[in-house]
Amino acid sequence: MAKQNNVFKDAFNRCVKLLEQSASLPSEPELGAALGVSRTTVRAILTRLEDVGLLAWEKRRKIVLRKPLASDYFPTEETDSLSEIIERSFMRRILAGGAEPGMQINELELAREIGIGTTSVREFLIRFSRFGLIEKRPNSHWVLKGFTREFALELTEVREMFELRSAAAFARLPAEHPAWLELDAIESVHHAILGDIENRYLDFSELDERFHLLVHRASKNRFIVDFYDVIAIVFHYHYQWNKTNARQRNARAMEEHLAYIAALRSRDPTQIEDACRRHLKSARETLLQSIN
Amino acid sequence: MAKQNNVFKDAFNRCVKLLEQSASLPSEPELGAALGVSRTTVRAILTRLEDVGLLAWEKRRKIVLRKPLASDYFPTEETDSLSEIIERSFMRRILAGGAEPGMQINELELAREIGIGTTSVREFLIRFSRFGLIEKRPNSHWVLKGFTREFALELTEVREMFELRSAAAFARLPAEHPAWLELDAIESVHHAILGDIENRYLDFSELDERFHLLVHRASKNRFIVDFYDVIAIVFHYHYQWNKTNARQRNARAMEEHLAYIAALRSRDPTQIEDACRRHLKSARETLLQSIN
DNA sequence: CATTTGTCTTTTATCGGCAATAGACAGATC
DNA sequence: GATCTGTCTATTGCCGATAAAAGACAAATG
Repeated sequence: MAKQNNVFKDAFNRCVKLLEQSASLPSEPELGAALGVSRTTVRAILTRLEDVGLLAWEKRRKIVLRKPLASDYFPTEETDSLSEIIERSFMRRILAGGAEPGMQINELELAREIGIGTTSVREFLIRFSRFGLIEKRPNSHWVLKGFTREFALELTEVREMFELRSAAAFARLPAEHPAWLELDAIESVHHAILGDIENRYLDFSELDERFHLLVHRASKNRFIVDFYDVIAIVFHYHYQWNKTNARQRNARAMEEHLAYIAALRSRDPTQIEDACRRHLKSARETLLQSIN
Repeated sequence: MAKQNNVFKDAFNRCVKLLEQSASLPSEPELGAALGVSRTTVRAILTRLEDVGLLAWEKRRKIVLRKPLASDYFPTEETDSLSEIIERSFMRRILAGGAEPGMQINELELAREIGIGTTSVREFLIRFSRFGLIEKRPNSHWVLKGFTREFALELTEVREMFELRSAAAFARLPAEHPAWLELDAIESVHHAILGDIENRYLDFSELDERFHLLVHRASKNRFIVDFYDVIAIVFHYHYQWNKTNARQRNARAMEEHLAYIAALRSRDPTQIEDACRRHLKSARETLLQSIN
């Protein structure tokens, strides 16, 4: 086995979905652009669609033969990229499992446990090391620094510096900047989720990321925007892991977001700083509570 | 060929130097601790020392037989780690060579050019990507974002936020904290270099890094300290590359450092902020000048 | 009895190789 | 003449294998 073919499988699934509401398919380059893959992969997809009897394909003629069934799709486990699989597996180990700070991390062991080669694990650990949770001892093992109180405090300290500055920059965006439209869209999703909070409070995690990333982008600084990856991954797994009082916490955070959004619209620096600080303070508290 | 044996070669050279002023060598664990390598490597070194007739080794008895010659050392090119070799080669390409922003980076080509395997190049690029100069297109090439004016501005923006905060934290360190002693040491190196500026102005680069890293460490925030890597690498290659007016620039920067150090000692927040801002401003200007 | 040494096992760093995927080019088609 | 398809090549992502380096453990030594 060399490369996974998850790009193919994932694009295939998306193509089948596309095909559910259409009688034919567009040209190969167009399809490639729609699915975000190369023509090579498009042709592999078309070949398979033909093999399973979903499509009659001859040159430019691509006619859908029948409605797709659930069994036509690849199972979702097979569409994830290796790095996603490793990330999940690794985060489960260090967040859920009894992972003491100072613990050694063994590339070979991790690789065997997940059932993959060591190269992928190494590459993952190198990429992951920028989140500040692990550290390399050259020619030797990695050390887990752990999801500790110090980590959370250091993370939020930088987050607050960056977000205050980004929020201030946001207020200075010209009125015709697309970010304002996106802000409107985000605001209305807030109202929608709050209106059906019982059923939808878990949608907050994704919305939270979308909102804060929009704010950070206003800084127009790659280091600030990139740092948001660290925050996003920590909060992402934090939300998945710690569900106590989730509904109440998320509702409160959304109210804070709405105040923050209103402040951004006012373009008044003091109001923005207040709303931003208030929200970040409660986000920090929530995170800290989940640690001790 | 699997692993380089540069750890062995580098430790061997350091051991030969140790042996220049000593009639015998200590125990294996002690020697390992002194050289920062494992006993396995120590024993390989001892074996070779014996082979080339520098040492009589029998169990605990390790007697130096003769003074080492220049030819006993491994050539310095062989003691560098692969990642250092790749880094130098890569930085030369993107700083010196006509490397346009937007240019594609090809792993295979880079590997062939340096004469190494693709895995090492990939790992280097992944590690290097946190410096914000390159970006990965998954399943495809890397894109060079380039050492541009925007890059320098974004970098210095974050640097200024971090350093101002770190400098403020420095002033709050207790009087018995070892950082104050290190600050004294750094100050006296400044005086020493300024006293012989004609010959020693190139020593500034290393001193600059030592000083600013000390300040950043006072933040006690891993993200701030880690970010200093980005600054350090940029300024390191910048100093190597751009030597116009180096003596004058370095002398000026050292004067600014001395004022900055005095301000830190005063522990007065306003004075510190002033001195820090003044120095960072001129550092930014120097960096920008080298770009356009 | 605390170190040191001899011996052995485990892990890391790196390589070459291969399938998946991207991408280039010329001829075919509308 | 712009776009599409057929075909071919180049590059990435991943694996297994191997030498270098770390490290574990027991016997030996002072």
